[in-house]
Amino acid sequence: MEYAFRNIERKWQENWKLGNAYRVSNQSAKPKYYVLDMFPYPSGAGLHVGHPLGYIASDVFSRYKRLKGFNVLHPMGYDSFGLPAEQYAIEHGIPPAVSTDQNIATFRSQLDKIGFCYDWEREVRTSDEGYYKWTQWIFLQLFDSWMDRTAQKARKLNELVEIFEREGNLNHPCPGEKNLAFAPMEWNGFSAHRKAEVLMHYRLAFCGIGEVNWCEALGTVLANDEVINGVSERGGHPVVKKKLRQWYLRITEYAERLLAGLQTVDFSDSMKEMQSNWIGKSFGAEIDFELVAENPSAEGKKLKVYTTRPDTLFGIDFMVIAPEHALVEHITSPQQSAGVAAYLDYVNSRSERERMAEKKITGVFSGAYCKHPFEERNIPVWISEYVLAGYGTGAIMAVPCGDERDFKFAKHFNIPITNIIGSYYDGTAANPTKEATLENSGFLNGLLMTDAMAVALDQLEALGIGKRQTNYRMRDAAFSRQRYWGEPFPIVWKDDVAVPLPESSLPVVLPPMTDLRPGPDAQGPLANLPEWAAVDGGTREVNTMPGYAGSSWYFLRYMDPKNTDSFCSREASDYWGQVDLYIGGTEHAVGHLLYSRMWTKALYDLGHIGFDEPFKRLVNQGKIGGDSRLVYRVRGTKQFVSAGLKDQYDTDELHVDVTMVDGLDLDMEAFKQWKPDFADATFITEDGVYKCGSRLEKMSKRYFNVVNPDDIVERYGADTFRMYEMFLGPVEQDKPWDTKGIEGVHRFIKKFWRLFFDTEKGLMVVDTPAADAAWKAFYKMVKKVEDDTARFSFNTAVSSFMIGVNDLTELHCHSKDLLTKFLVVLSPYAPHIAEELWAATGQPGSVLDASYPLVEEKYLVETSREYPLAINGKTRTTLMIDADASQADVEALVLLDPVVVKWLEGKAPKKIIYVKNKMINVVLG
RNA sequence: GCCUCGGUGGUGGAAUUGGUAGACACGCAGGACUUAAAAUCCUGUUCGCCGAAAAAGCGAGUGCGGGUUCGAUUCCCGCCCGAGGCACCA
Repeated sequence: MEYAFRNIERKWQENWKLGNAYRVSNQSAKPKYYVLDMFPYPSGAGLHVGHPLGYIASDVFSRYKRLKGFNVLHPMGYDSFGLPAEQYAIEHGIPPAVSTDQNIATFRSQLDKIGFCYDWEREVRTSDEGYYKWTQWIFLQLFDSWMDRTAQKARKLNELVEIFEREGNLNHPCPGEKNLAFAPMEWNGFSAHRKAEVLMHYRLAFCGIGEVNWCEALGTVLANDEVINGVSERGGHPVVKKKLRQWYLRITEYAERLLAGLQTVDFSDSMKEMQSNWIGKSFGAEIDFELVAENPSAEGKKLKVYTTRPDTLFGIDFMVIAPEHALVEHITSPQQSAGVAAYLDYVNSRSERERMAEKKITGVFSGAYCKHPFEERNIPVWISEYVLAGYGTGAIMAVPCGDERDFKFAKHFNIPITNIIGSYYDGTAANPTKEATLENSGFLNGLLMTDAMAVALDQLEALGIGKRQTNYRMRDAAFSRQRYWGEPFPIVWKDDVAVPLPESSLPVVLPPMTDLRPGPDAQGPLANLPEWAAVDGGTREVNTMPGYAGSSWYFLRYMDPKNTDSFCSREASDYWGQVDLYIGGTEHAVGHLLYSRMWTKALYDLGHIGFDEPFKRLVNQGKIGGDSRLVYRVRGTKQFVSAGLKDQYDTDELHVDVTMVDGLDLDMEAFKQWKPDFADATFITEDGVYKCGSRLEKMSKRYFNVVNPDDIVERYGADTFRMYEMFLGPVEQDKPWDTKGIEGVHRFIKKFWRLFFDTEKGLMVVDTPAADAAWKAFYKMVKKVEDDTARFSFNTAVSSFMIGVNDLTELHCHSKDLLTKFLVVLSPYAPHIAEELWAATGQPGSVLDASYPLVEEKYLVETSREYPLAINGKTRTTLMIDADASQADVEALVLLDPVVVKWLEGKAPKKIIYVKNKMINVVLG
């Protein structure tokens, strides 16, 4: 019987579906295990062979865990809100809801062909009303909460109001408005409007006017992580700063816990590093400097700077404040006012992009000075764009001998440089060392910089002119988009106050629209529906939520996807708990992962779930690159020259569709028919063959190197495809796709099939027990496969399968007992063939419900083994040694070995090293 | 510039990090079966030397240069190259 994979795979996919083979219950006596894939955005392009890599790995692992006796949750869904669908609607007039449904249908059929064990009854789509109702609900929880910094825990807003009434905000400084301070009396005297305004500065989801990244081309605001070098990540359009009313998540209040939480999860070092860099915690001091300015309005004001190097206090040569700094207008001297005004104009004229692209040294002297706290000297205060208004205090103390930027600034403006680090500073560049012994540094003289840090801080604090301060680089996350295809906010504006809608009016349904032009004043399309926006006594918020809203909590919805009373019942989230294994790409390192970690912490604080880190373990699958094929056109002609001869001509390089190339050989006829331009192409060949060039690059339509999994599955079957993707290399590593290599895995599967079936004789499986040698080969394989699967080394597991099948074929093993056990071990990787042969050999039920065979160690014990015998560390021969041999036994044997005798040349060895189960080394004198 | 991870045959990769470097595959070469093809099977395949060939042997070899060790792809020091991330964060 032939291995008819197409029929087999279709048959079992249907059977599994009909039998609900992958349905998972929230009630089970088995231990739970939650395996999650990062759900896809259903783009119009469909899947290419790179996408399923992580899905296959998680599928193999889920199936393995199931066989090991776990109740495994392994769901899938779609992150179906987002910009591309909206862009597509604008270009093609097809509503996002429609194109999204079509795309999902395509994705689903592609996924189905690969034979994943998803419980589709738990599917979620972020754009479904039943789903985004709860996204809106969670938003309301965040809106109605504040961070109690003392307890490091989010609390309900009404508790804050009680505190204000009792004690003002003395013990809970305002995160949104640093200098806001009020007593209980004052609070009680506030108008309702003022109270709302104050509370907004505390809310975890809040609205404010902010400078945002505005992208004219996309008509929307982008998050910091969506802007790369001043242009949009999507499309590369210019981005400028614009003041807009925006929603934000106060993620900065979670900075410390997001950082600390990294200690408790199993993410890769680089992933943890990316996140902690993003959070950007630094220790230092805020120091107040007395101002010396002519202007009366500077009277009594101080300049507060942030520094991480208080030890360099005596090296200050100038101060720099950001152009946006509030003090600018108060300290600019009359003589300098014209220059300062011109400089501010210049700064405003520069877009974010220009500022990032060309880092020119610019600045202007304000005319004002600061007093040095410990020395009789005045320090000039400069204004420059290299100091950022949004970080620290927006002002710095410049120490040019130790800081490169300060050094360049000093050199550029001819400001004299004080050296406090002796020979560490050579006058040509700053030296940021912490190892120097301080000089010219008053009371810090003679101290090592690392020690001076604390001494300086103590002194500053004692004098009341400075204090220790921790800063974070992370900013609050912009949470609104001027777009249509996202969750509407459950907010109504009444008299300029944001009023949350009651839970009973959720979901706020996104109204159907076909014309998705932006609304007036940089508002989204929803602003074009005044009748929708108008509600009793107010207007709806017309922004929508960003793409990461729905993806921040989807892993919770899978636990209880049909619940209409709650986003997820507490029983369900208590049962499933954290995601045990999360598989996805590294591109979400700082976006999605940080947001979902924050949402999880907030839901935990508010008592809705029982854990505060969503993902226990994260594995990042690598990207599969495309293997492009190139042809070379002789410039200005229709002549194409083969790769080996191209250097003899002046050529242009063009990508050709990889499907027209076999290895490197171009199908010239297909090429001529490919595009009208090439119909009359001629070829300069190498012996009649046109050889293409090749290049590894991103798999993309534009390079014609996209390989569709459907085609591979059609040609080789899903089992071959799954195993080949695993065989390609370590999951976490980037690697190129090579369609030719799949033959090897396909041959292996066919060879496996032949252990069961012979083309002529039919079923070969026999009841005779397997020979010990077969059991030995088998259990050796099982042990390796299980080890490898457990540690995500799927590629080596596949090669162990190959070795196993090669061994059993050689041993002519057709024993039913052994082979049916083999099916169980193989089934996570190749479920279809395993199920088919399970049934063919008359096994009851499904191989999915079998249990993983236990390795019988007795077959693996060895009474003796072959040791490599090295002479001076270089392997020369091998030697059989009994397991119970002593050092003396081994030495005696070694000295008899002819190879050793030859090398010894009659002399005695210096030493004989015998490491049990490893090797033997003879050291010559 | 800083941080993280890498660099092994013609190719993908293995050696579960101090113990036989190149498992398992792809490709290639040769052969068997076949009228032929497909499929399948067998042999060889890191480089160099010695040899008609085979066997055996010798030397070199995991980006480069040093070091530690009986023994290094693995550990240490100094470079080079590649991928990804961050980038005026004081």
